[in-house]
Amino acid sequence: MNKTPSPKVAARGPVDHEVRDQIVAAATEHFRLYGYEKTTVSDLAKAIGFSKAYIYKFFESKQAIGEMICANCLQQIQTEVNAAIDEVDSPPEKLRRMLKALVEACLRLFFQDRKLYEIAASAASGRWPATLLYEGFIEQTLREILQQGRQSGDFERKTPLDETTRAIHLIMRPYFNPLLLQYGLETTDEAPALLSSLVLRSLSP
Amino acid sequence: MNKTPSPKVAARGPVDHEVRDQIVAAATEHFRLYGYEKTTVSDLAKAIGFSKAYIYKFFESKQAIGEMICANCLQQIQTEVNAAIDEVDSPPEKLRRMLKALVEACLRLFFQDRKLYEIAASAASGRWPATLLYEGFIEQTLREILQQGRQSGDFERKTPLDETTRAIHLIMRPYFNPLLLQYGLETTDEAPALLSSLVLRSLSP
DNA sequence: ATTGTGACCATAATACATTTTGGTCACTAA
DNA sequence: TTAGTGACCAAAATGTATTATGGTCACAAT
Repeated sequence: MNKTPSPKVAARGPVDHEVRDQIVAAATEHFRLYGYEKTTVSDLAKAIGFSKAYIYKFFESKQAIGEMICANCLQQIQTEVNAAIDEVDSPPEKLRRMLKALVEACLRLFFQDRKLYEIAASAASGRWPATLLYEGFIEQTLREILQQGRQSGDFERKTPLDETTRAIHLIMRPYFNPLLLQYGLETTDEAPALLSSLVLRSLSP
Repeated sequence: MNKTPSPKVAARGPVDHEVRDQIVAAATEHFRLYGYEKTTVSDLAKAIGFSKAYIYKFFESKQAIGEMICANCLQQIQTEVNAAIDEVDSPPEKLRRMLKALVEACLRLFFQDRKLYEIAASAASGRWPATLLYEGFIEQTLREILQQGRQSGDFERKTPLDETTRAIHLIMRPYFNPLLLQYGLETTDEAPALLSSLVLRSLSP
């Protein structure tokens, strides 16, 4: 387990500093309201009452700020997914919940925070670190559910765990990857149930 | 079965006319070499030695020409898929071949005829009729294989056919839809085998 | 050291005038 | 009727001059 929840990359200067938090807060608000591109670094500087140059003591680029905000978004999704699968015990049900929660969280981001969604999409497109973390989380969560299901006897044990994990990951991809999600909005209502059922059938012992 | 293979929509003037074919031929060549956007209707007119206005006696818009060329591309993919599944008899193997052929055909379009691929992508994005036809073909082909497998006893029969068809269709979508394919190029080598296997496990009686 | 800045630069975004392009139509020729 | 076109128009694309923006740095104050 990490002690620091999210800095990870693209930080600069004092890691724990009031001004850093102010920047993140201002950026979150501005990005949400006006979008990543329409927000200038000077806007953020003005918002917190410092000069633009000072911001670069904390972040090495505008994109680094974007990555931080994006990481928070994706972190939020991860939290929701964790909450959803913790509600139940049976691995099959966990799987169902996982996909359902994932789709719902992404859709909410898309419809209620379009501007932040766009950041997440370009993060996925540019393979920003936050995206890789997020994908890693999905794969890991999936693997744990599968492993648990194998132990409990709910899932078959012949297929290599990595193979199953990877395959289901691929199936879920269009629904948790912001870049892909926008092209499949018509299918998001039927997909979770349909795909969960198919996947669970493939996992039956 | 249709007697006319592809006109379907967006035609105008004499359906069976030498000049129409010339236009299609010139458009195919130009779109392939220079792309849809870089090709002007005047270019096509010059290529066939008529005036621009005359082209509009046969097609109601430039997009209609694009749709025709795109329909031919997608038709080509369909032909390849049909050939691939006709090579074998067992429904499970047909399913494997179908996904494999689909991915290969789309990738070839992407890497060897990028300009035409771009047309197919905007066709998918704009929901051009050719795309709907193409998706219909996939769904129908899939359904036939499933039905056949149910009759032969290779596939389970409890799940409603429509549900299974729809679910597998959703799983294949990122690999036959040009719009999605471009975002998953890193996965196209492992996906067909991985997904086929998972799907087949889900179909086991 | 840490906190903080104005002046500065190369490149990206913008705004605007100009040209191309998709598309139509009245008209001619056979 | 069928085959075919030049002249024309609104809208989109393009080139260009100008401004705005991301990012750095030397330096000042505490």
